[in-house]
Amino acid sequence: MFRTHTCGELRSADINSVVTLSGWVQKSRDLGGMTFVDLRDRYGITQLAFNLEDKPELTEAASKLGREFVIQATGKVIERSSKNKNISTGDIEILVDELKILNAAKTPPFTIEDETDGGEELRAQYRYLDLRRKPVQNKLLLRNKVALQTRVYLDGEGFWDVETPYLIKSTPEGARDFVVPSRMNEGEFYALPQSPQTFKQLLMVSGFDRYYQIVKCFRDEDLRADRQPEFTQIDCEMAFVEQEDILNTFEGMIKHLFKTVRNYEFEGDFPRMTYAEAMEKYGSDKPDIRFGMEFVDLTSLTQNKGFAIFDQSDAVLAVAAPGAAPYSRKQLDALTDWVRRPQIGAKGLVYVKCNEDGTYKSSVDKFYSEEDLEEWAKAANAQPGDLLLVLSGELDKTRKMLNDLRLHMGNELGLRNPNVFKPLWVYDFPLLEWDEDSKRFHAMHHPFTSPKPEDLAMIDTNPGKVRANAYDLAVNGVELGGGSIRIHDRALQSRMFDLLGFTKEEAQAQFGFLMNAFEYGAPPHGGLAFGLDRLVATMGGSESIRDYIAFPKNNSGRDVMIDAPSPIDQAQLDELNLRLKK
RNA sequence: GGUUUGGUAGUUCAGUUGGUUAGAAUACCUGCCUGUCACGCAGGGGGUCGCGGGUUCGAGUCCCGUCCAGACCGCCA
Repeated sequence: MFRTHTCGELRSADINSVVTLSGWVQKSRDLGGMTFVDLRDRYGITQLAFNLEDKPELTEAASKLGREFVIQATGKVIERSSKNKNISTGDIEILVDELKILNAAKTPPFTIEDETDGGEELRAQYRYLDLRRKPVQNKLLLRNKVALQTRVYLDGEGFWDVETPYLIKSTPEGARDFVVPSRMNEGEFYALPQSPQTFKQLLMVSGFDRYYQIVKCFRDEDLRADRQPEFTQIDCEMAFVEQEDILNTFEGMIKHLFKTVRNYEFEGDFPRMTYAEAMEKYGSDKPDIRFGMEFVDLTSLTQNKGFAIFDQSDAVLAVAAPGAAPYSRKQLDALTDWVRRPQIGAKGLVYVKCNEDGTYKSSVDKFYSEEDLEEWAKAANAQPGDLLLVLSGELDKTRKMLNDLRLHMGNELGLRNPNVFKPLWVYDFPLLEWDEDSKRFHAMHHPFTSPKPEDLAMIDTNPGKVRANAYDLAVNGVELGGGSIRIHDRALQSRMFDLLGFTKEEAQAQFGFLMNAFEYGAPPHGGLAFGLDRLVATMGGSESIRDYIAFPKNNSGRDVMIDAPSPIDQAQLDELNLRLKK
């Protein structure tokens, strides 16, 4: 037997019992006559005590133990003469009679402590050591709890967990596919799913009524702190439902998860906002509504006063940063530099200080009187002490830039409290998005999304204006999930592929199976998918999803621990009928 | 594909205008120490300054190239 107890469970009630513990050496403290060893496992830390007078060889051996040795110790639980209030086992220690080294360990390249001295890259390379650290284990524990409670909730709502295949068919829509060569079918490839979308729709056609799956999805696109090439979705679909049913069901799920996992309760129903309103007020389809600073349109107030930049702009938009009027010249210059970085791409930044004494000071005083500035401030509902920040240019670009600036100011002013959660449903997304490069429409969500019936008439005359029965859930400015009511009619689905520039033959070749299925009694249906990694990271108060994935990939899509991807040998290539270029 | 920040001891970092033998903390090793828990004290070992080229009497420092890593833009139905 390796252990009678874990390293986290012994208390003063256990005093005098003889126990055996196994675990890793956190630290050995040799005081000369006495040696103390902190023994660690997933459950906690227990102190082992060795006395030179009683057990000279054992004490000698204990003082030689290195960090991260795996050992087994047997002894009597005794009360500590000086207790440690910082750990749950701090009232007791084990007076060791027997000590066994189960496995020695090399000195790890970084310290295995809550606050480690290791950098990101090193920890990624030795991920199995990083995963020994309590804060990292806690993040994966949080993930485990979220996944479990997801199943508890969805099972209670009558959802069935059904697995769908990973080796499927590549399609040109959407993200780039990861492809897998087929040995048995020369020159042909599978693709890994970007989502189980078509399969879950087919399950609705099959009458499963309610489906879910916690499932890996794959997209071969560049990575970010919140984007991995393989990621996990909570993928759901329901039959005989309208948008309202879906929103209510999954609002319930999010509330259940926050309540059971974090004991966090939301106030009332989640607020809802149309896409158009979100873009107008925040310049984003996933606004962070933990703070105000809504956009205000100053276009009409700023024209024909001799300031050519504003006169030539489609849109002049502003936000009022609360309490930022005392910003120094240096801070304002830094803000201007910030918006001028190529990532943002603004040409400049106009500011108006709304001073406490009721005066106004701006970077465009040459063109606008104090009365003009007061009008702007009124329009923006800016209070004395606020700083009005104004950007101008083409409407969409200006919205995007001001959104970045708003979030930046939110961070600078400490308005984005990670312990507060503000959800928002955004709905009525446009069905299509014009792509300048390919000069054609793309599906904004995916090609199976149904248009709003009242907009159907515009589908031929003004397709860009057609709204979809599509919705996203954003929490604290993070898109946690999204979905739509799907098309379940063959003719309409065929019309969509038309609009997206597919020929009849292409549509049939790629999605014929789905359209054929629609001819055999497809029920109205819809669903959504949540990004589990992002959901867990958001609940953990973090913007990066990497720590919430046991073995994540780095910025270049590499697993630096196993060193993948890697070349394959010629025999494997031959078997797959592949030849490398060059 | 692009912008940007970084790469110096096992690790995290400092390193001035280009100038002697490249430092600190921590980790590691040795010795001392009977109540530590970030133990303490004394000592010690440890460096191809990412790599290649250039400027210079002299390069960790300046220039060019390149590789790696982080953040971001493009991209992500």
